[in-house]
Amino acid sequence: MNIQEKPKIIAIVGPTASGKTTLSISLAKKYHGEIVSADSRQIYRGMDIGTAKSPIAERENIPHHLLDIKDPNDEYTAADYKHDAIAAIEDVLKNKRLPVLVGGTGLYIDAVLDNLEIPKIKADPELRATIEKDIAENGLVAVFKKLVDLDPDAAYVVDPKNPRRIVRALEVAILTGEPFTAQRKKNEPLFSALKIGIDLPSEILHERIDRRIDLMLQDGIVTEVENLIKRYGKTCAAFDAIGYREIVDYLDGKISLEQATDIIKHNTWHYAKRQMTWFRKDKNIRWIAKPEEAGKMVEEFLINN
RNA sequence: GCGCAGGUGGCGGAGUGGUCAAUCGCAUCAGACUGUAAAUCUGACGCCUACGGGCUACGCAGGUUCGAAUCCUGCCCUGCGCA
Repeated sequence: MNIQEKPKIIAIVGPTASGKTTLSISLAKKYHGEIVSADSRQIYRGMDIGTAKSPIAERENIPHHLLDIKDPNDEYTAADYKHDAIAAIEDVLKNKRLPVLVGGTGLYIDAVLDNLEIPKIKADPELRATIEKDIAENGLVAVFKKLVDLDPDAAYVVDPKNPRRIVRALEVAILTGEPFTAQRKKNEPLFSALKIGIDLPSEILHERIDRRIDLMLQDGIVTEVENLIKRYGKTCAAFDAIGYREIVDYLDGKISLEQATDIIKHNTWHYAKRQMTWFRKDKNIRWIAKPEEAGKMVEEFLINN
């Protein structure tokens, strides 16, 4: 395992509205790169305004991968993403270009860069329904105990109060006959990555978020959502996204447009904080407060190693 | 001016003699996260703490009581109604 032989890749991370897209395009342009998105909602076709997907006109002719690869009613998971992203990165490398992995979905970034081994069990709706029923009838504590019986290590790994986590861990344990915790590991990284994180002062990020949401409204997010639900209904998992659910509530007459706007801003802010919580614990991220600081880091990274 | 309602922690809003530093929601802060991840979930949240507790608190000032956010008196303030 010679680290020096690993292909180099740049990753740009940070909370929503921190300026990742703009930075990534300028870096890609300067260093002969192509962009690989790591955004769980920009995957979907038709979800453009609400996900702040960069308009083609602004992409400066830089190839963008993993945008618009699925319809909102398609199922798509972190495991799918890992597979697709690695394939996309390899394509970029084949073209002798620099992959620039950009996005705010921390799990997706880690899946690729930490080479996570994700348990290879698909969601099984029937089994999940059974477990959920069990939870409803016997309580979370009882079901968590069942999980721990099958997988003792789960006691310290799986959040005992998070039904979704318990369901998944049980699902994996039952379907494979192996403990869930034994099936999730980090493998040897595939790439040598420079991770750059954008960390703006919170007041500035807050302003940027508010401004972005106002722009979404101006740009027609309401129409976008109307068209999407006309075509796909309201229940796609993809629409479980900030901006979309609130507009659906508005269209259902539950709240005013003004209220929806405020709620979107507020939820986006909370989301940004969750993103920061995720990224903060990654000690390999090199944080910058201004986009200009990235250039030097990239140059050093490309020269050294 | 009279009548009625009410003044509780950053906000909203419970509590109407003890188990109340005060349910709960929001905000705030922090955290978790491996096939739903823009999802899902958790903790802290008056002040101090050697984490055993200690101190100050429910508009203000008194009073009743072993004990008051809760009862009484006065005052101040707010809303509504009548003048």
